[in-house]
Amino acid sequence: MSYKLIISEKPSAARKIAEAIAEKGVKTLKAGDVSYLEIERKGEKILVAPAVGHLFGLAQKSKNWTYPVFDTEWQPTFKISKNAGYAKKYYNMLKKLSKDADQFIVATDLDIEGETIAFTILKNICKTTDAKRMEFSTLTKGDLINAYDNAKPHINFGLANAGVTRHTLDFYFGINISRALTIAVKTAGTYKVLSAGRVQGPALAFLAKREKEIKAFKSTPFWQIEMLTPKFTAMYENDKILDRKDAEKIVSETTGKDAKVIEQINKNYKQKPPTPFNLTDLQVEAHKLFSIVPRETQQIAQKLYEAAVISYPRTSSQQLSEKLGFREILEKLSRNKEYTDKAKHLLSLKTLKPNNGKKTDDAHPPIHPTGEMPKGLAGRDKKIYDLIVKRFFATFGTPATRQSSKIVLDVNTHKFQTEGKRTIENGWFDLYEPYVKLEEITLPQMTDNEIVENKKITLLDKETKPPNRYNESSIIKELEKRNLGTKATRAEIINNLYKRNYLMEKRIEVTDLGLTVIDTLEKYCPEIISEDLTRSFEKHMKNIEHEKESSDDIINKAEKELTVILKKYKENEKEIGTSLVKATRETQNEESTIGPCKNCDEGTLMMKRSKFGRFIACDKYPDCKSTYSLPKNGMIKSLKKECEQCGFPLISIINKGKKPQQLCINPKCPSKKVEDEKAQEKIDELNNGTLVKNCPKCKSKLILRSSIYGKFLGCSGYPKCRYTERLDGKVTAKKYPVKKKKAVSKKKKK
DNA sequence: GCAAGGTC
Repeated sequence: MSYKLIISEKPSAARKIAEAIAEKGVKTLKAGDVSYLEIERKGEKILVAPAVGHLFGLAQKSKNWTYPVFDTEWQPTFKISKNAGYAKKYYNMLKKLSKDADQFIVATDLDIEGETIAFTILKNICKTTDAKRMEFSTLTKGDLINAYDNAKPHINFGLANAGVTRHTLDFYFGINISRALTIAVKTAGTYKVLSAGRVQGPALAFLAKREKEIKAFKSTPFWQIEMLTPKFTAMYENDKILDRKDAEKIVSETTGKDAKVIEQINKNYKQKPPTPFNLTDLQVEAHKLFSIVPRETQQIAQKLYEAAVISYPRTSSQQLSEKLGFREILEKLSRNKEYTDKAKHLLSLKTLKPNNGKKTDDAHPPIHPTGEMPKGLAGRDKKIYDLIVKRFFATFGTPATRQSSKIVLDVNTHKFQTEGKRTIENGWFDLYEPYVKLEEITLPQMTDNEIVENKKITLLDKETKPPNRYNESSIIKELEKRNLGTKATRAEIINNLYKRNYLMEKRIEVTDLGLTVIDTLEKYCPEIISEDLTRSFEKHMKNIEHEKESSDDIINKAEKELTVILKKYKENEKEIGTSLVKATRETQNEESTIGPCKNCDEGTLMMKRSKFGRFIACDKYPDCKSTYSLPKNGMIKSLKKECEQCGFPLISIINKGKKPQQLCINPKCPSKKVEDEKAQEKIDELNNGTLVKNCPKCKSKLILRSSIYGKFLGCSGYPKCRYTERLDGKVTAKKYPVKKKKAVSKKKKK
């Protein structure tokens, strides 16, 4: 039986395509445990089967881990990437379905990657190089039918060619330079994976630039003068007085002199509703409101999308289209008690016009709720969902009205002023609450020449501040602004820079290692840390797409350039390696420094590793033998602060998906006193011998022990027996879980 | 062991 095979980029798109062009029903069929769809149109049988993004990627043909390397071939992603196992099922499905297909129709996203995804599948799975091409820019019924009925006779070879070239160039630059860095360190005797690439490079470079600016910053003093009145605080008109004497003169001339109102200016202005969320906007907002990092926001959004409660999250669009059916979505949302009022309010409006932003996306609308009722959402998932729903509401709201006020005062010929801002009409604020974070400073209404009591004049010592540090969301915003990386990759790339120990802390600090990597690359391969590389790629890809340049020429040129660069690099490998190793050590040291040792007052406490796990020890060992135990799980960082109760260093322990815990490393710290009365009784009884408990595992006596989390009962047979028990009687989660067995092979009985 | 780009 013959059929046409439509290949889509992802499962969700496959379903929309099938539903749009089916004339009867959509039949869901399985291949392994993934689905494809069977439909009919104009009497013909059509199968719609999805890929999951790229099913093929570039890999090195030969096996040696050296540089330079330019011999590449396309291989299935499940073979080259550890985490791409899921892709195999889709690969197998397409392989199976392509055997009997008598026509292939490409329906991947209409962009360079979509064309490349299709091209590599056609070539390596379907054993053909051409197919029909459906061209659509939204996944709406009308667009999809039109795209199917008027499918182009060929795929866009220019675009596919550009895509293949982009992959090749990124591989050439990224893999070679990453290896050059890693191998230099290895030659110098240390094992540490380093990396750089077209996006990592510039991202790290401008973080490093900021770091250097901050380090080199010298603050200068300046002065401000504040006047306290019964109703408000006003500031001297010049908010940066550079000479202290000038400031003191003004202070003496104004102290005790009442103020006179010269004028009050009240201005009303409209504040437009926010634009619909694209991924970056959602990430920035979630970070601002909930301190959730962009990568986690992305993961949560993906989860919500898979639960069908929000639309596709990897979008750059800020433009909601009426085609989505706003009223239907609002109707559905109104059935959720939490949203009834807001949704009904919007439904009562005659027209629904979103405040669309400028950014567009060819394939996907902004992130919005589908209206489907979420089940059992909690914690951060619920927060993100709520934010998305309310943002959707807010974009349809009416502008809010705010008022800014300024009062100018005269104090013995010196001018002072105070400013306020308040909301006059809530408008969309009501739809977005509680996420509207605006200052509300209401000033009283004054009349001209009114006398105001000057209660106090204060001279304020200030100093200029270094430039702000980036955080994980502002850096992503910056990358977006500079068109580096894509909405789907930026968060992961920043995460990568942390993993390499180039970056640390939430308010991003570039480590010694990060700075040295940038210095090295600046000297030997400035291309990789410059944004110009991306710009030049973009230009060449456009030319290749329109056949103004040849892909081979561009690739050969890159190979030649890199050969020269890497040769020079290799000649200096040893020296480079030495400086990188030095920086690696310094960074490691910095990251494992906990704080000053309170026992010997000379040493520094460092985090160390033994075969039993992590612990803290003084670096003056063996003169000072103080050690402190650390829990097995969680990421540990020094807070660079002292405990207010005992003066020992504080650390933070971050367990995945939980709030960071701040703890004092001193197990005897009074902050660890037992709150629970019964537990305290138990402790007293154990201490005076009236209570004796034995280990249920090995029958040895249980004794009172202290850990960073406080007191607990532990087996006296430790370390042979590792049994522990909480004092408050609650059951402890198993500390040493049995390793999960790998999923048993999937031979299902049918 | 390395990139950047898709997507679960």
